[in-house]
Amino acid sequence: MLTELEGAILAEVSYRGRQTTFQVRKSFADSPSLEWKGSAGAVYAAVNRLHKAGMLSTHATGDRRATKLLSVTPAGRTAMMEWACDPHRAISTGIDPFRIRSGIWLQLSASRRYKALTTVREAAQRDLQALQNYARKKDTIERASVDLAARLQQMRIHWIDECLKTFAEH
Amino acid sequence: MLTELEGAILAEVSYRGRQTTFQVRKSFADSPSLEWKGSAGAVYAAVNRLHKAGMLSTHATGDRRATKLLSVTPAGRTAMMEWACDPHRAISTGIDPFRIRSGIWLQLSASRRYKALTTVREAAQRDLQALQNYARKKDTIERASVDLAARLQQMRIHWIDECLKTFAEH
DNA sequence: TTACTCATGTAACAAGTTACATGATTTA
DNA sequence: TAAATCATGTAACTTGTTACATGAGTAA
Repeated sequence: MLTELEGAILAEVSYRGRQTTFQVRKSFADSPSLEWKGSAGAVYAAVNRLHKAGMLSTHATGDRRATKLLSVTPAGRTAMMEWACDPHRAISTGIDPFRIRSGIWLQLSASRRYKALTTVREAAQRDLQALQNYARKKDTIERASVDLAARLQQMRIHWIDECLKTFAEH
Repeated sequence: MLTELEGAILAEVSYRGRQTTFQVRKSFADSPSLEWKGSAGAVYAAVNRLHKAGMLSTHATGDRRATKLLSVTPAGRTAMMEWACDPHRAISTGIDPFRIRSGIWLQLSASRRYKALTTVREAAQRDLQALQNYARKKDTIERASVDLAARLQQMRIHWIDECLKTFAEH
């Protein structure tokens, strides 16, 4: 069963066509996640695993830095589709730092809670702006993931506003 | 800097008061995440790290199975608050399996896309029901995280509906 | 007394991270 | 020619996973 990184690598190579591992890595580098860096150690290792499993094929370009272009094999495509369309995995909550922290914020004293929530709200608002800006540079396919990240931030902001409102009543 | 698991452990012990590692582990076991199991190997190791760092203190109960009750020290509370209120970490997108897959779904042929999206939608709907049911058993503090998980699923369902609508127009 | 739950943990493994090393190619 | 970027990777480490072992307490 593919890991999230392996699935994402297959998806990236499949979408953009022949790519070097370096290019794949660069695509992940500006991904809006603190939890997932797409670091060299992880990406090169995952590419090697996928190659060994027959899901990626490599084509040498013949240049002196041993550049290898990756492409997805039919077996890789099948595995990727299975990975992408498994509803159980697709709807998993994943790891949501905001959600994990939400209960703690509600336990704070009124003044500290207000301060914490407004600080987090501001950060979310800034990130939302950045995402909306970033989305403009992307095509429909790539925009989907940015759009969902933006909706997540909007949902969080909305949640904070409801909290602030509830507690303001007292 | 605390990991997400370490932060969550401190939060759990802090919220419920003196707990055994076993109890903490059980609380995480029914957490709605495929990515995060709160497995024995992880939780016992994390508790040991926190104890060693002076963030958790242990109290022997004196029974013959060496039961140890955990509580959060002042240093642990400080670290937990810093972890919880760091806006940078709190608003991170985290790892969202749905978001990672979204671009792939849009690349499918109309019929496969329809099938994939409706299957995922049904799963999300079922999960939403389960979450809403689960939320009823929880108090305000604990409900926050369940509520946010439910909102996430609602947002995903909404996104799917928009996709289906957009493509139905052709 | 049998089975279940409470409670501790370890061992082998998987899959990330940072930080570094190495050298080719391109651009200012 | 100097600096930046492209491109490959490895080594040491961290943190998680599954699967197992061990035994105490409790309820049928």
